Amino acid sequence: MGRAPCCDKASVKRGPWSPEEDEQLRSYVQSHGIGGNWIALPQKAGLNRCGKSCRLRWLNYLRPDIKHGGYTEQEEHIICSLYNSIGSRWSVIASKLPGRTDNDVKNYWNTKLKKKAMAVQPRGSGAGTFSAAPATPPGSVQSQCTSSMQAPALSPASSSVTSSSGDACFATTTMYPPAVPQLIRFDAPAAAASQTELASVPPATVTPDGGGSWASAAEAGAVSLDDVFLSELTAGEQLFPYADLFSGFAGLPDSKATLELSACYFPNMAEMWAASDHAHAKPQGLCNTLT
DNA sequence: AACCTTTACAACCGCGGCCGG
DNA sequence: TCCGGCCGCGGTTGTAAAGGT
Repeated sequence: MGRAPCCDKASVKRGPWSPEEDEQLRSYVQSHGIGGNWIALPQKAGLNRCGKSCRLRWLNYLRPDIKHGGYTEQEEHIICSLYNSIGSRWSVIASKLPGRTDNDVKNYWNTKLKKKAMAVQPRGSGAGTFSAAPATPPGSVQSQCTSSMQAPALSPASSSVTSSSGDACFATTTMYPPAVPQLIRFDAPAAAASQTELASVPPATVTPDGGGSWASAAEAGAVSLDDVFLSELTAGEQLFPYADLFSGFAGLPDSKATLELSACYFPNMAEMWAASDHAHAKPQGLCNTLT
């Protein structure tokens, strides 16, 4: 207890950063590191800025591995699909896009993708199509979305996944429609020739019964793009180290490991399991959290 | 050329979780 | 166990640039 307050807002500079300040912060962080304390950093670096402001500036703008602008269609695809699955958890979405920050992704969604989605399918006109609602507890904003498919009841464990955004109902599945016939894969990466061939050429897969077969959307119930694994969204291109992710499941047979991972990343999938005929085959120990 | 509107993006604000005293 | 600071997150605001009238 008794720590000094973060900063005196009246005495620190606010607003846009000058190139000199940028350079000052950059050179300090590169030579000394953050030191685990953003509050103390501005004083050490000789900056008349709030620690929070320094942190934001570094994370969103000055970091050397940051990409600005130039979003690819693939990245848009990922953003839309993840937004459908988990809502406005920008940090989680950004973590799947190397070089992108949560702020950047959030801005891109708000300024570009949201409008794009609205143009494709204005709010409330979703009859006959899949609603692209994120995982949201019953009775929340999702109830405002019209959908031909009733969302399955959420498992208690996943009910913590919420979205505070009222703009959650967008037609990103219309923007990036899954191929027909719609198929679901439950495994990790495999070569997909292109987005347009998404799911049209089933690779060897793992299914709930371990049979390595594919389930059609009609068989499995409501399926939206967010139930497709990330490799589908990226047309097979490696965006992040799957191997590293899977290493945590080393003790599990491959089939279980892939199921566990899928459930971790896409809670909707776990919900789908619960609601589907395959509920009996729901893998044990599903992780419904995303962090 | 002047003014208004829209767009894009940087930055701020406030909240909640975590952790140390 | 409680309190308060730190940190990260998501929502919102501010503002410069671009485009339209």
